[in-house]
Amino acid sequence: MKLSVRGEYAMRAMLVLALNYDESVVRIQTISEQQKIPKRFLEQILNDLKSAGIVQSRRGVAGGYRLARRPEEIPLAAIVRHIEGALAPVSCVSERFYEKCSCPDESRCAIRSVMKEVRDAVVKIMERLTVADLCQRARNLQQVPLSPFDFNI
Amino acid sequence: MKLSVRGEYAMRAMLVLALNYDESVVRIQTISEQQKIPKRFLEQILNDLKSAGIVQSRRGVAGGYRLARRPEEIPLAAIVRHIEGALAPVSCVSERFYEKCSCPDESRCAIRSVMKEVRDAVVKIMERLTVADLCQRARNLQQVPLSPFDFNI
DNA sequence: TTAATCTCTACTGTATCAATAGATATTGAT
DNA sequence: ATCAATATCTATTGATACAGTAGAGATTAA
Repeated sequence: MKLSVRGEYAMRAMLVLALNYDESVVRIQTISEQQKIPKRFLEQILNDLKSAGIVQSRRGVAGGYRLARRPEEIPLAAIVRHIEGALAPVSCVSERFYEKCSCPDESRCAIRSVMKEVRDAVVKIMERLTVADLCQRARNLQQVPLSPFDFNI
Repeated sequence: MKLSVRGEYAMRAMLVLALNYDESVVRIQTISEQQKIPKRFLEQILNDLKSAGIVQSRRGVAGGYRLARRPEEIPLAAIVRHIEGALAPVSCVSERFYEKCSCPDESRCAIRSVMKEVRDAVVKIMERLTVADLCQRARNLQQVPLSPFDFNI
């Protein structure tokens, strides 16, 4: 039930771009350093997000990346779906990436009905939350002082 | 965000065992045929579930597998956790399989806070539902006639 | 004793993932 | 026109996990 590292990096990069949404573009190098993501790997990911129309780029000496839309218009689901594929735990309950499974009778499969619940729960969260929410949370968390009593995870 | 085939097979096998909970044991062969799961692969999975104390086995000529506890005492979470590991999408939000992630400041990571929501949603479902619920659903779905108008997934 | 079953360990091929690499195109500044 | 800084594209690699296969052995009931 894991998100790939690639998907996680994509979200981290999107957060950086969103936090700098006012500025023209952000260099890969900057994101790479801030987020400790291997630069060449990040290149691929951003390029991928570009082909999805989620980010834009400018080449050349003052080049870099920026969001293609406003942060509040980019649901987290869109990012993950483009990088990873289905949000659903099994593809037989995925709406966009449906694949038939090997069970004897899909329409009467009890496991499927449970997996559908899981899918709905995940999709509900990831479609509701946008990159703007990510920014908001990042800013709120920045406010919280790091107390020695604060072991809460 | 996928469940492995192994994890899916485990649940399918557990469902069969639960539907035959009254009988003494069920043979691997039977499960394998009913659920179209490769037999030797299923062996490994059931053996794995045995070492987790989720099922019991009897060897020899009248041998087979049975649930180690009553179906209502086995949450789906236990099955998946033993076969797959964490239910959480990233291990830095997992309680049982925690691992540090590469982000600059875990305690103030916005992505983490979102992933935690996803984790909680998934865990809530998988811990609430048991193998008995799976049985119940399987029986209910069996009742539903397969109408040609019933394309609903 | 035999046949049917589970048990244990090892192996294998494939695919995916994470990352690296090199060559190229574009841009702004000088 | 040139140069340096950047993104772009394509290919490759190494590691790992996944799904499945295989063989030899232990246990049990008849």
